[in-house]
Amino acid sequence: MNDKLISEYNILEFRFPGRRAALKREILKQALDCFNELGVEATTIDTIKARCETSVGAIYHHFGNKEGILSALFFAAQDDQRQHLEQELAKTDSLRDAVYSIVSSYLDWVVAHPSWARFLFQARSSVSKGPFHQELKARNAKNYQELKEKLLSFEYKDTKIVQPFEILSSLIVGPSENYCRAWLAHRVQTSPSDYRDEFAESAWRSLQR
Amino acid sequence: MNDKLISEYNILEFRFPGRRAALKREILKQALDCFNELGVEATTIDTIKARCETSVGAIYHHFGNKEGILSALFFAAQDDQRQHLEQELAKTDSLRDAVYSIVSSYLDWVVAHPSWARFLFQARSSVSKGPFHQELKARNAKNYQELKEKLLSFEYKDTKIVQPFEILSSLIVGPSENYCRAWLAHRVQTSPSDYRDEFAESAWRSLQR
DNA sequence: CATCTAAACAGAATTATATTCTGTAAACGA
DNA sequence: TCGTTTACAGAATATAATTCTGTTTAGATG
Repeated sequence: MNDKLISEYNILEFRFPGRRAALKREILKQALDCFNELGVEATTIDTIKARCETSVGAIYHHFGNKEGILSALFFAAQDDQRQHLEQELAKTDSLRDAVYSIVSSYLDWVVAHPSWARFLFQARSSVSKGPFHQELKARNAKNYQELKEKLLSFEYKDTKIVQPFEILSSLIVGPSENYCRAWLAHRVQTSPSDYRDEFAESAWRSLQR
Repeated sequence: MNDKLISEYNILEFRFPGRRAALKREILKQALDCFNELGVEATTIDTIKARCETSVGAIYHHFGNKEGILSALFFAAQDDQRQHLEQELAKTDSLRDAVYSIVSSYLDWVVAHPSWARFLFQARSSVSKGPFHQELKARNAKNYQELKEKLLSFEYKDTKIVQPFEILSSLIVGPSENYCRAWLAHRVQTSPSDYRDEFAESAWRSLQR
């Protein structure tokens, strides 16, 4: 349990390194927990301040406003998840492998970082409004484009993709995402990674006509 | 466009009927639009008040607090969606038909009620914390149970379900849900109902081993 | 119809929360 | 060592949610 938590906060160590960012990391860490435990609206700046034993001044110095904390966390999580995906995807050289690797890396990341995953789900709609929606839009577009190129590159040396491309990513990660939501909300107990093969196989089958 | 909007607000006419509930409906209607346009946090009671030309007293009289508006909208939408599903599901008498009907009724409902669908997605996490989380939990459990019984009833007279039941609903609606999110966020343009057959077929295929 | 009661509404007052502002201390580079 | 930027503290302010008190209206009852 403790090991898991330490590993969860590595995302912060990596993205906000150094001694001078220590309080910054601490604020993000406590904010993440508050957002998950109490919900975004219910956690006040005062709550975070109290947990970090710091001041409002420090918080606003580092993040500008509440939305700033939210998006810092959001983009850190999204980047980490994306990085993990790209690592796995780089190893593949067939469409089937790619599908497996997309599904697996997604499930594994969620299981390894449940707090971050939960937060990603609940914060997305806030970030997609708010002052960082352009940034989010740009990132999404870039990620989508890269994935598209990777997948289409297999069309010619491998199995032909038989579904309209628009719905492809929905078919591949939709079920996994849906199940992870349920797991993170404690509506189901079995770990998503226990169903790695089922989800990967099903995704692959769903692409065929 | 206007027809569509009128039809969207039928959900309110049906669930809060009568002349005395007129303001109640109006508040919910304006709140729904505000939440979708500005986001839940960014819409203030004052904004809603102004759009309805009413008073804070009236709003708090009808809903208690902001969360009350949120959950009234949420449960109205969820009930309507569920009712639509049950209508369609009742007509089926094979597992394959059931899968088709679940996917189709979902896609059609979202396309017919985009504002409500968008709201459902963004409000769920708020409601699942907050004072109505028990109510939500109970409804989810009931819905899950009913769907489970319906689907399992086919196991004996029809195709055998070959996946663990826990992941079944994720396999069936996961891709459709994922695509609808993208559509409601304007990340894709093609109407979900245009892909009805693709999603239904894929879901069915994904269940086989 | 007169009266009574509960629900529907209005708006001022209060409370909670986010944000700004002004000042101080620590780090860091020249 | 000096100057400058960054980090932090906390009081003051602004904004928004909620409460409270009073008034009006609709519907029931005799």
